[in-house]
Amino acid sequence: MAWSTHAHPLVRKMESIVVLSGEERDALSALPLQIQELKADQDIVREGDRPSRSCLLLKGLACRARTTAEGRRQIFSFHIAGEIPDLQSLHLKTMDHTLQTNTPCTVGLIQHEDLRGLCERHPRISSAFWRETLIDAAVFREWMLGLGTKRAEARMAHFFCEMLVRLKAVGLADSDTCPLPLTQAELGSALGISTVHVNRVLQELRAADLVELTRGTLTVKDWAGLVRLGGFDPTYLHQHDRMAA
Amino acid sequence: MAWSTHAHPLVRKMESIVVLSGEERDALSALPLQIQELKADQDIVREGDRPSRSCLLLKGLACRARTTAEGRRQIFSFHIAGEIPDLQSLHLKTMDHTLQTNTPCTVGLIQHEDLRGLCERHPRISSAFWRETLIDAAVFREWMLGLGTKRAEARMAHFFCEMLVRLKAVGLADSDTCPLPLTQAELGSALGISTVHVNRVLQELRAADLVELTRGTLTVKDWAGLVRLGGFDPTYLHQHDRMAA
DNA sequence: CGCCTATTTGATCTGATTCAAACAATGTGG
DNA sequence: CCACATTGTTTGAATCAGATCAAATAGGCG
Repeated sequence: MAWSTHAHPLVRKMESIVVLSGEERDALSALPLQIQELKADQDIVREGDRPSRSCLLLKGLACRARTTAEGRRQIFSFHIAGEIPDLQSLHLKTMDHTLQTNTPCTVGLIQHEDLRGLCERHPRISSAFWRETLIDAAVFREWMLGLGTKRAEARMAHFFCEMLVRLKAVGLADSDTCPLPLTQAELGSALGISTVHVNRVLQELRAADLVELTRGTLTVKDWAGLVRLGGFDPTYLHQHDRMAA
Repeated sequence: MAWSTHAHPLVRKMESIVVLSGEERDALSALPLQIQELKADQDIVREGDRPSRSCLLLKGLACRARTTAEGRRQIFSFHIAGEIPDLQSLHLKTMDHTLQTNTPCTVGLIQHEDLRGLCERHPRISSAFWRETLIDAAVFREWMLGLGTKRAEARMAHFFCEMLVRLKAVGLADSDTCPLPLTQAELGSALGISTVHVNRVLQELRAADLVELTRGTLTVKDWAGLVRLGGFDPTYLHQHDRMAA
C-alpha cells in the first residue's frame, strides 16, 4: 500500500508526491544520513559555500534567507520535516543564499554523490526531486506576487494559509491549528514588512477574529475569511497533481 | 570543439551551461519542434492550463506573470531566446501562472513525451534542464529580495544589470547596450511599482547619468554606479559554475 | 490627420517605516 | 527563589516612499 505512513521522513514526503515502488522505497531508506542536532538560529549552509552534501530536515523549522549589503534580510521560504531545502546545491555549486534553523532542528546530511547515484538508478525519484524544486519555485512566485502586489494584511493572511496547508499535508497540523514558532521580526523578514508593522497587522487580524498567534502556535478562527483576505488559492502548492506510478 | 556557436538555439543555450558530447548535441538538435509565430502580448500558456508540451523561445521577449483577483499583475521573470520558460510543466501538471509574449516571438513547441525520452536517454541533459529551472528559482529569490527589501531605484538598477548580463551571455547585447522593449507599465509590473513611479525613477536614473532607456533600447552609461545602486552581484545567475563533462 | 497607446507632470493621500520608549516574558546565575 | 539581563512584544508620534487620481503631452501608425 503506497499510502502507508512510513517511518523514514523522506519516504513519507516522497510518497506524498509520487507513488513509489518497494525498490524505490528501499533505495530511499538506504541513503546514508549523517544525523546532526542543531540549535535555533544556526546556519546550516551559508551564502558562498560550495557544499558537497544536502540537508534533509528531520525535525524543526528552518528557512532560506539572504541579507542585503544594507543589512536588510529577506526570508525566501520556510522548511519543515521531510524537505531538503538545499537540494539545489546538487546542481548549483555555489550557494546564493543561506539556509538556517529557526528552531532547534534535527537534520540528516546526505552526500551529493549518494544523491546522484540514487537519481541515476531511479529516474522516477530523480523526477520527484526535480519536481520538489519546481514546487519551491512556485512558492517563490506566489510570495513574489504578494510582495509586489498585496498589502501587509493580505500577505500575512496568505502566509498563514500556506503554512497551515503545508503542515497539514505532512500531519503536523490539525484542521485549524499548527505550530508556528516565529518571532514577529522573522515574520517581518518573510513578509517584507517591519517588525512594528507586523505587530499592528497581527492585531488587526486578531481583532477581525481571523487568527490567533501566541507562543508559537497559530490558530485559525475563520478559515474562509483568511483565504479571502489573503487571496489564497493552493493550486501553486501542486499538492494534488501527483505523478502516476 | 564544445564551445562553437551552434545554429540550434537550444544547443547554444545548453552549451553555455554544460559541456555536451556530440551525441547529446545531436539528440537536442533532433528534437521535433513545432514552430509558431506569435504577436506581441499573446498568451502562450495560461494559468490553469495542463499543457502537453513546453515552449522553446527562439526569438523575442516573453514573460511569466500572474494577476491578482484585484486585478494587479506581477511579472515573475522575462525570458529570451534559447530558454524554455515553461519547462516546469514537464513535472507540474497545472500551470499556476501565465506565459505570454512581450514582443512578437518565434517559438518551438516540444512535446513533453519527446522531452521525457530525451531526459531518459541523456541523463546529463536532464540534469542540465533541472539546473536551468534551479537558476530560474534563484532569479525569483533575487527578485524577492528586491521586492521585500529594496527601494524602487535599487530594484530598477538591479533589473537593468540582470538583463544586460543575461543578454550578453547569449550574445544579444554588447558591453553597454541591449534591447529592452518594455513599456513603463510592464517594467512596473515586474518591479512591483506603479507606472507613474516607474517614470519618475527612470528620470532619476537618467539624471544620475546611470542609464538611458529609449525606444526599447537600454544603454548603460555607468555600469559601476548601476551595480552599486542596485546591489547587483551576479552570483545568483550561476553563469560560471558550469558543470563538468 | 486623427486615433490610440505610451510617457510625463502635478497634487494629494496613505500604507508602512523609523525612532523611541515602555512593557512583558523568559531565562541565568547567585 | 529572587534579581537581573536579554529578548520579544506593544504603543505612540513623526516622517516618507510610493500610490492614486487626474490631466497634459508626445509618439506611432493606419
